[in-house]
Amino acid sequence: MPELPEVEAAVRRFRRKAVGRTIAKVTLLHPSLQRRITPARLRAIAGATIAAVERRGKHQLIHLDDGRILLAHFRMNGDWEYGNAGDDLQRFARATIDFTDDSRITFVDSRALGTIELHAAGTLPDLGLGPDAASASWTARQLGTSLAARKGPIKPALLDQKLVAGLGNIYASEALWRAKINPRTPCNTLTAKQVSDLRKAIAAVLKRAKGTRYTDDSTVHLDVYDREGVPCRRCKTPVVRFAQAGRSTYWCPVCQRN
DNA sequence: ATAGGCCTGGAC
DNA sequence: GTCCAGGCCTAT
Repeated sequence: MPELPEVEAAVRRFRRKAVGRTIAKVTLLHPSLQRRITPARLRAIAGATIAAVERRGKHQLIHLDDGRILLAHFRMNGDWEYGNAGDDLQRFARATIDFTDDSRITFVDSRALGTIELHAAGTLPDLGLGPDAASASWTARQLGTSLAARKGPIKPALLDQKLVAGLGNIYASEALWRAKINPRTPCNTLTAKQVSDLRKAIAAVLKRAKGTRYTDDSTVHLDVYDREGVPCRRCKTPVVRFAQAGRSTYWCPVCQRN
């Protein structure tokens, strides 16, 4: 998905539907998920109650009342769908969580790259995340310090969850466009003004996307992402696409010229 | 830094 | 068929 705003929206819905409910059964429908949790541990989830749900970067932590944690990550395509235990499985259903009140949450994920893991109480591994992109306490100054230690281009750096957690390929391009920064700029050559503009642009882009669901995709307003050849919204120059670290970058070669 | 792998679907 | 895809890990 699913970048920070979409994961945040998913977490909120999941929280509303699941907290306080008791799990009757979790079913893993796809081999890629079955490989991650043994059948015995999976069966042992029955009877646990969902205590809390939180987002860290793009990870979702589903806390059970006994301290165990279901750790979910949507990767490219995942989302939660809601229904009842008797429903027909949706296309691309990869896992179901059935509750004792017969409600059901289904993990749908067409590419099956998403993950769900179960961690025993107190055993959650380090997720390797830097400051959360949506955190108000994450400052331009902190961002500047991190960037000063890097020599590579800024755009791939924004995808590094250790630099800042939650940005993905879409909003990285969007934020750079908004801040008028060339995606090829070496991190350690950005000026203090550019770093400040970038921090503000990230906040603005995430705020605009707030509440977005992955499946509502077409309704999201984007300025450059997936707009190759389309006139830049600021200067009318056609948007250009090129690859950085194997991922598409979109930018305006005129107003992001530096 | 970059390529390949994980998976599968959709656009061409 | 071929290419591309909002993520991330591992190997080179």
